[in-house]
Amino acid sequence: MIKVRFAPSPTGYLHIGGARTALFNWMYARSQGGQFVLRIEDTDQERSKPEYEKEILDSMTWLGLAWDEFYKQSERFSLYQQHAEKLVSEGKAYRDGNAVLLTVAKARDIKFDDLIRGLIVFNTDEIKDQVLMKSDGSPAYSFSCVVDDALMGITHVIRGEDHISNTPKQILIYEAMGFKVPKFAHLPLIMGTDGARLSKRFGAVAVTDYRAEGFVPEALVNYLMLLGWSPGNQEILPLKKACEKFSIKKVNKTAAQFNMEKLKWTNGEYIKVKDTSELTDLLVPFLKEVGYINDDYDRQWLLNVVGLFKSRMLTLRDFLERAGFLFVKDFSIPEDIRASELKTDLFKEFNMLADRLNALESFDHVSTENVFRGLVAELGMTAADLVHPVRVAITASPVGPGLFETMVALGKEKTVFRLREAFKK
RNA sequence: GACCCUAUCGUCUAGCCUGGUCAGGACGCGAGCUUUUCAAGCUUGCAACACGGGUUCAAAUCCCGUUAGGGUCGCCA
Repeated sequence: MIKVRFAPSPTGYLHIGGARTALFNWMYARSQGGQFVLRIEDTDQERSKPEYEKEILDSMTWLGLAWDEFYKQSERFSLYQQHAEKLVSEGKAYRDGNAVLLTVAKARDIKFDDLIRGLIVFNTDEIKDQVLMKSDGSPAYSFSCVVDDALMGITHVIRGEDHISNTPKQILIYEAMGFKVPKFAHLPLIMGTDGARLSKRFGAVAVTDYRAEGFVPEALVNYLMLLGWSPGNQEILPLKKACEKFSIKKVNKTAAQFNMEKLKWTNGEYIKVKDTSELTDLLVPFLKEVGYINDDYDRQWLLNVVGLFKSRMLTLRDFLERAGFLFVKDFSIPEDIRASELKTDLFKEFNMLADRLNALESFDHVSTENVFRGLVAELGMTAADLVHPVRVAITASPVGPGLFETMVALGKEKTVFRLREAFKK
């Protein structure tokens, strides 16, 4: 039985790199019918924070990466102590003050066959005696990690490339304790756009940041899985399908640059095919946050509006900007847009249109279009001549959904009012 | 500095293992179609095997080196 784990340290939020590591572990487990363990490595009492742990758990859940078993290293200290004692009594480790160090024999080659990179060899001449237990009684990273991986029956350790040089040190610990050495797979790192390491300076690195930006979890997951792995010529692949195709051996060796443009495109693809009602549910929190709606909003109306903008947003947050004109109380057209888009004075035309629209009993797509086209014909204009300025007048933007759908969504009252206000003298 | 990992369009990648394809797809960018604008959709264009040696009839693919990038050298994880 395959068993893997993701072992984050709650000294910070779950970031993109960690999420990708968790994702590959999860996909490997699912693809092999194995188990996925989530282990919180909170041995650093100083830096570990409960709020970070909660945030990590929330992010994992949001991403859809459920775990089969859950552990916290802070609850297992006695286990590490026992194993350290054992090594000391067997003469494989020694005390240095309160600390316990592992004796490392020199001039030995430590080899392991990485599932992604193939054979990797280190010489123990490069490795000094390893701290197992620190002076304060807490276990050092490599030690608690090995003890846990062994005791939890982890068969495959899938982690970032930055752990390659930790591997020989840990193999030495497995050997000293007589534990079976698991298989290792080291994932390539995710780099920032500049090719440098992903850091706070890069912008959004926390999974929660992406959530707040309006990315949907399916899209983030889809994008992340394609960083270092490819199912062939396929860009949109739901997690479930991906698991069927996933193979750890097909994972790339090269670090990938994070590309926001493609993430956004991926997000847009998921938004586009989402059920409108479901998409609306996702949008509601964002709309409430900025005060566009409250609890007793008009569901039917919103459903229609969301439908209009579905193919016009890359992130959920985009909707706020694009459709904002439908919600705002105090509507106004920015000066720069007015200057460039409303150059011609259409006071008379706008008011004629406003009057006729206002007289409409049923304010729907067909009736508004009929009124509009009728007026345009009478005035000897082309539809395009009036469509554009009207759109700007009622939406404050030169782009958007079809004009008549937009007017209907806005409603008669606001449409008429904004038309009359546009060139008010 | 030492040790380790890596190298295909600007970016993500397929192809590499089992040498022989116009080096394929996607994002982005350009053009066109559609259209009341934008988005979507459809068609289409530009764009890459880091460099140098081998091996071979033939190298993106196998080998060596160079260069470049990355990682690790904590009683952090």
